[in-house]
Amino acid sequence: MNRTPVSLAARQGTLREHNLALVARAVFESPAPRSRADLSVVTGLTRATVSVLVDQLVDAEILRELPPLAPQRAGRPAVPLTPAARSIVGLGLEVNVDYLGGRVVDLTGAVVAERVTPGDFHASDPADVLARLGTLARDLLAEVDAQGMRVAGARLALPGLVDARAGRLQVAPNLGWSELDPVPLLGLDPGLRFDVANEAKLAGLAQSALAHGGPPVPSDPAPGAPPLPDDGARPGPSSYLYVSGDVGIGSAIVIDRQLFLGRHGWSGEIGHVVVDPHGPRCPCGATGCLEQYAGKDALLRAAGLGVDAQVADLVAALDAGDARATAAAARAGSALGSALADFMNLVDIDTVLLGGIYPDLLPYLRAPLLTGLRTRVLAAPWAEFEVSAALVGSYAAMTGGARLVLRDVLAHPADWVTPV
Amino acid sequence: MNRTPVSLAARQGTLREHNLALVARAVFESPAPRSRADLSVVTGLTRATVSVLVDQLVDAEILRELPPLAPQRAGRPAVPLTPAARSIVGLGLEVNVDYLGGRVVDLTGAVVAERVTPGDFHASDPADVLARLGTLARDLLAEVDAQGMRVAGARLALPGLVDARAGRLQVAPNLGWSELDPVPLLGLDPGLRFDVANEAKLAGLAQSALAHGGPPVPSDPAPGAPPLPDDGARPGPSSYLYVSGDVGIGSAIVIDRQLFLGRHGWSGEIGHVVVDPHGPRCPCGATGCLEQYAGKDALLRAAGLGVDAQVADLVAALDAGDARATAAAARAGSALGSALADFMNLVDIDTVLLGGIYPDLLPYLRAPLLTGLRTRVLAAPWAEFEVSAALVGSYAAMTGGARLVLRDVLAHPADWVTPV
DNA sequence: CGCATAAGTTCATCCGTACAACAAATATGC
DNA sequence: GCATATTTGTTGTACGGATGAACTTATGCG
Repeated sequence: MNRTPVSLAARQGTLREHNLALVARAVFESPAPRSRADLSVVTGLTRATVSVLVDQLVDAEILRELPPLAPQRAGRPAVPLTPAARSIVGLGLEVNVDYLGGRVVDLTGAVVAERVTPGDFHASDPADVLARLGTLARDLLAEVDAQGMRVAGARLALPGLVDARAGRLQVAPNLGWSELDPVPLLGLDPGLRFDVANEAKLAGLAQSALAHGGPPVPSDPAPGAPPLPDDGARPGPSSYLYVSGDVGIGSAIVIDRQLFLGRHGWSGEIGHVVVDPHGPRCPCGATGCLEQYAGKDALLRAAGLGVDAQVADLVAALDAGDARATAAAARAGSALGSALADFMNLVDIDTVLLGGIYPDLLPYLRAPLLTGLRTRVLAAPWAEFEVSAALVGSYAAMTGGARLVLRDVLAHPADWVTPV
Repeated sequence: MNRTPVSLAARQGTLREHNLALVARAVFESPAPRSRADLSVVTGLTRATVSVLVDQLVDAEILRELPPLAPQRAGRPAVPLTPAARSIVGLGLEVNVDYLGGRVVDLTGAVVAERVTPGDFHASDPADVLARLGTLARDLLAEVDAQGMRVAGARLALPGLVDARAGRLQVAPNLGWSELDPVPLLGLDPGLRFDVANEAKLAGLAQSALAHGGPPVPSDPAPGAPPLPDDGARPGPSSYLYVSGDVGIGSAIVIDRQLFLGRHGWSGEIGHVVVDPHGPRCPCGATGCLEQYAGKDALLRAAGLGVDAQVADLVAALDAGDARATAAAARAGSALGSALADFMNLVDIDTVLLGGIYPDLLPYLRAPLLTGLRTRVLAAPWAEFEVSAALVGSYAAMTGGARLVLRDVLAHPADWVTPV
């Protein structure tokens, strides 16, 4: 999922690439704009060197100079530098059970273009659906191209087991797809850098900011809205587990703002962790998987609601104090607690962000969930775990995919700087 | 656990450090000695640069030149380069329930000094025990110092929950220790770089070679034995889970030969993963933990043997076809399968190496274990998992600790090269 | 208006690698 | 036995990139 260097040998150019990335990251990380002199202090490079590097980054439209603001103290006023808006952008595409769409995000984290089509893609034809998504993507690309933006690459999010290295989908049960090489079916320009990843993993990454320590993602940015002002808001945690709850339950392990994919990209399949081997049978072939307690369908059924019911109906029943609904939520919460405890024991992560259907249900899940963690996590007396609702809004996987593309740009700005 | 760089800025010296490490690693990785010309091809550096770097590494006694061997083809004969034996060494110390001791390992991976004292440290006094270990360590250090070797640092392995960053032991149930800052109690020279880690994690690392791709560890090297000849043996897997089974069950997650510690160093606590919530109560406070099925005491008890019995007795009973023993092993195997399946679903690892008491029991555990994996791992149809016995011999944690020290040397050889 | 102050730029220097030519040590062909 | 081909390792020059000090630019303050 990352660019591979041509050689491991470090030559002079490697220095420049490294420091270019260092300076760029320093600007992106900072909540407030920084001057060249600031950057010199922060990075440890001399002002002279920083000047050269910044000029190149401004040339490449990765950074932009702002008009100097009214100086407060003596001395030549500083030129503030910020990430450039609407210059280099990333494309995030997604096919999910009830919609498909794409988002274009720029280096400030703003959504500059978006197209989403609702639909029912349960047991759909991959070639057909991906061709539709391809058309939608071409429209998006034409739109941003007309505005002079350059597209750095694209990510496709799919709700299934994706081999991230090979770019193949192994199986997406809810779509009814399997053994698929999805990118060619989009019919896009093969020159565009394209990667495929699991939906939950990209959504989990949307939770994290673009750069390490950077500004947090707006909860649900309206397309075309101006980039939100930098208010120096607290950045989210840098290491966490993002859990995406729907019919299935997936998750993303994020450590130091880096996605932990595992050998193939199949990490985080928390939906099939053992909760009770004597529990109900799961379509995966095993019994008592977490999904059978805390998955959307399982929850609604246990609450005595039809499968056609929405999560809102469940919330209403819970608010009304319905006994079956309350029992179902308690069962789900305690199952989640058990599965998350396994996770914490194995991976030593103390922050869990719940996304998908869970934020609305969290008030009813929290108590049994925390009880499960306290009794099962070995390090519980010393760890301070936090379980909270994820901040990401809808279509998080698209945002996360686009952001991942831009993160590559930020990690290798030299690719965008004119070699002269 | 790693050296922190003074600044993130890359300057000229950073290049040299990087390439120095690159060249050193290339030599250590190779099963056969390499010449400067070889290294130039492998690393992508020019022969001129490689020459300069190699000279510095030979000066620092990290590499050594061998006498040129009988040339096979035309041209000036190459000078073979290998890791230097008995020059820079690492110290690994360990306190466990029934022994304490230390090992000194050199850059070739050979054990150059060792002292182990058996004992019963169940419910022991930490100050007392650690003072004894400190004396033992001083003897070892004096011994290798007399032979002109330089000690790069030390690691202390403890069978408990260790906060690797803070160097603190939270709790070691089987020793009866808790809330402890163990390093000062050793009473060693504070100038010696010292870190503390969990026993299973260091033992898991002993499984891996010193450098990525390097020669595998000898099964149980005799102290003082000459370094084994490089036979080009297949290096072990680079990503795996090492499971250390005893009364408790711990594990080490190794990814690309790097130990994955988690936020505090508390990853891999597989012994307390849920196997069956209705199962027996565990001292940890929860119910149905893996340890209650596959831990040593639980296994022996289920097999109808006394707790004083040895694993050898269980193996004998199994070989004799004893019904209770067979049932206990089947139960343990299937519990291990369930817990390891959770692990694979969460972390996407496909190789498991079983250490501690498991290698002897493996023939009886394997079938139910693999059945558990096949039914519970979501990616089972596409992953080829391997479950095998760990190769490491006794006192693996000491070896692993010493090796970890040397790995730091190899990662930062510039620290050992004369700055002129 | 002159001085203090801070930001940004210019230029000589240093350091480490690249490139090319050369020296060293061996095999082979006649 | 000697010239030639071949490969290893070394030497010297060129080049790219960071450094540090001096310099220029733009402001506040007395």
